Amino acid sequence: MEGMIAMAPRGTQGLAEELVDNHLLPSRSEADGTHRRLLEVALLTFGERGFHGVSVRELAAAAGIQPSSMYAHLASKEALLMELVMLGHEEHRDRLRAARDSAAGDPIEQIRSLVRAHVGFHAEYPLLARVANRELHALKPARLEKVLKVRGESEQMLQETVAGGVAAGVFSVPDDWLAVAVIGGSGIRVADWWNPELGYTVEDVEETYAEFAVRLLTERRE
Amino acid sequence: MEGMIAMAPRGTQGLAEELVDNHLLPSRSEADGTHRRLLEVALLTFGERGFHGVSVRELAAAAGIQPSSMYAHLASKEALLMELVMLGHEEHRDRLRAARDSAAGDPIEQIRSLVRAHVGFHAEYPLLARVANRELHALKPARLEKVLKVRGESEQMLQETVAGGVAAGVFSVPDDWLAVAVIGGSGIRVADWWNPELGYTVEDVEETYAEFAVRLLTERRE
DNA sequence: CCCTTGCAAACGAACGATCGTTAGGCGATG
DNA sequence: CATCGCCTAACGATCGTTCGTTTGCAAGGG
Repeated sequence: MEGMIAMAPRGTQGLAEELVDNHLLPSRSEADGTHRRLLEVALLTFGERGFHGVSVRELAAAAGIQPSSMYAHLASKEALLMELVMLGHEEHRDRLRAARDSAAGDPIEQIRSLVRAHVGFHAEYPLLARVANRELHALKPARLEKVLKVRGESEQMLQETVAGGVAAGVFSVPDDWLAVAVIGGSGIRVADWWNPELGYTVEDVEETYAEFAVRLLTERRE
Repeated sequence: MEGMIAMAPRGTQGLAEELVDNHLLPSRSEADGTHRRLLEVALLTFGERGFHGVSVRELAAAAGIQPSSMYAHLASKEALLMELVMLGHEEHRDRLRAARDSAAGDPIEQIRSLVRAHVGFHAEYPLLARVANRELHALKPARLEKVLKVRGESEQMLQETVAGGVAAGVFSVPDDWLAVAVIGGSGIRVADWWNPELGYTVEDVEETYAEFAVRLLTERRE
């Protein structure tokens, strides 16, 4: 923290080292410069202490600017949250979409592909996933509605794939919806423990979770 | 909300109807009167909008007293959170303990029992589980440490049971730790969607999740 | 080559509101 | 008459946001 050479205009202190190689945000985000820096700083702090646990002054300080300067880049603190939440939800949905479309036909390959994408997203962007999942309460109703629409599309893909597999006689479960809850829920939770130092690669986790999902959906033959 | 007759000393508005039959808190909590009411009100609001999203003025108003009167019952807002978090963690651990001990010997029955307890807790006390799981960032280090100790005991039970089943040749998984992550994580997530109006009984969900856990831990024979 | 003009991005100061908490008093209960 | 539960009032700090101003750079004309 001390002795750092400023890397941003007018100097920057704190957090900077975490942002150097930044893959905090998916590449779909076109934000750059100070705007991008604010997104990254918000992601790190909101992810740790929640939207209401971080002040505008702290965000600004971490980004190396004055609180008032934020408002040249953003309409409000809530708009900053919305940007992160939407970014996360859209990235997640698009990954699921691509995964599903790449494995049409065979339900087993399709669910494997979906689970890999689902888990992969939560392992690659754990902070984004956390903010997107648990800070929705801070969004105004109109914004929340837009987010939930995207979320619904993602849920629907899992639901349809499981239902399709059941209809095709490949899957057999006590309850479709609960199966999706387990598969979806366990993947979401990856964002809460994922850490490269645990020794797993993202691919390890994706593959193992996909295997578990298939086991869960298929009945034992004895 | 309107036309309500006050049921608490000096009148109470809002939230009260949710507290009437209250099974919000496990019976292990000995708090009563205003103290209990504050716990319940904190649970409802923290559960929805997070610790930092709720002010002491709002807590007091919902409990039907003045903000300053809270401090006759509680040392601080953070202490109120600590009480909830600890309550949740201890109840969860004790339920797991009882479940494990009631089914010693057979790994399959043991994991079934543990999963039922794990899921049951999150379905019966979803708000408590949510607060206990995601508001830890607001606790001071000393308090956090105490909580994590309890959490560790719970994790250990799942971990040991899975490892025991693997050692006995009953379970077979690509990775012990990831299996526990899936089983534990999916159960925790129940607290985020559980709602009696979905049409499932708690027992339904417990039983189905237990079945899924067994499927996940046992290999297909083909 | 200097100088002006324009503009985006940052600044310091301050707004009213709300934050968690404390002090001291008052009325009912036992 | 002491204790308990609640009250009113207020403390200093911090909240999200707005204001008017200053800074630094790039383009264009003399």
